[in-house]
Amino acid sequence: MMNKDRCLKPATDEECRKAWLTLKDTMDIVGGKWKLVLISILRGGKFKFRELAREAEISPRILSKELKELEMNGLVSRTVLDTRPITVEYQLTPYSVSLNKLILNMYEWGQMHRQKITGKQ
Amino acid sequence: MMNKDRCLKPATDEECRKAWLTLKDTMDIVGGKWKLVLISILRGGKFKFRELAREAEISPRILSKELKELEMNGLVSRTVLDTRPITVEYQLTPYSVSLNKLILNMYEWGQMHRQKITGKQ
DNA sequence: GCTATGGGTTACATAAAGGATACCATCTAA
DNA sequence: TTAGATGGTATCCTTTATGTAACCCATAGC
Repeated sequence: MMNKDRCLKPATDEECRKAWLTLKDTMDIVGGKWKLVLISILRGGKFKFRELAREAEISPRILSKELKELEMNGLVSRTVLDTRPITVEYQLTPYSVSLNKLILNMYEWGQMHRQKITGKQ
Repeated sequence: MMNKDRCLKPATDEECRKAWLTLKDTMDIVGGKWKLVLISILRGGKFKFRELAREAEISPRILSKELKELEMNGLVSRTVLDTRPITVEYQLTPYSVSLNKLILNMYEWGQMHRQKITGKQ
C-alpha cells in the first residue's frame, strides 16, 4: 500500500489494470500532438482562434477539435466577446494549474534524459 | 527565469518551442498505448517474452517493437539465458526508476481529475 | 519424423490521428 | 458590391499506430 502510494508498484493484476487505466486517463487528456503545445502557448495569455492557429501552425479543423477537448476537460475556457465582428477568446482556466507539476516533471525528465543519451554535455 | 523553472511558462516563442520539444521527447518515450502498461507489468519482476505477451494481451509483433524502443531508451534490459531452449528475460533497468516521479504524478493527476469530473465522490 | 515450446519476424489489414483545402456565415470599411 | 477579418465546419486525403495470421528457426521429447 505504502509501496503503491510511493512508487506505484501494483501488487496484483487488478491493481495493475486500475493503475494503467488511470494513467491512460491522463494520457488521453494531455497526450497527442497538440494538447501540450496549446497549453504552453496559452500560458502566454488570451488568444483568439486565428491567433492561436497562426501561433501553433495548426489547421483550424484540428485546433477546433483540440480546443473542444481541452474545454470539456475544464482546462481551457472559451469566451465570446460582443464585438463587431464577434471575437472569441481562449484562455487557460485556474484548474489548468493543477497540471503544472506534471508538465514540469515531464519537462525535467525529458531534459535529463536528453543529457543522458547525448553524453551528459 | 525562476518563473520558467518553477512552472514552465515560456516567455518567448523560442523558449516555448524548446519546452515543447522537450515535452515531446518525454511523450515519445512514455506515450502510446503500451509503454506504460509494459513498465507497470515489469515492475512485478522479470518476464519472458511470451509471459509478457500473455500478461499484457499484446501481439508479439507490437511487443517486440515496444520492447526494442524501451531497451533503446535504457528503460528495459534484455537478457538471453543459456537454457535449452534459450529463453530471454526482460526487466526494468535501474534507470527506469527515474520515471517513478513522473508516473506517480500522472497517476495522481488522473485520479484527482476523475474525482473532479465524477463529482468528487 | 511429429509436435510442442520459446523467441521472434513478415506480410497484410484496419483504426486512429492529423493535415490541406475549400467553404459558410457575419460583419465592416472602402 | 467587393474585399478582408472573424470563427469556425465539411470533405477528402495521408500518415502513423495498432492488430491478425501465418510463418521461420532452434531444441527437446516422443
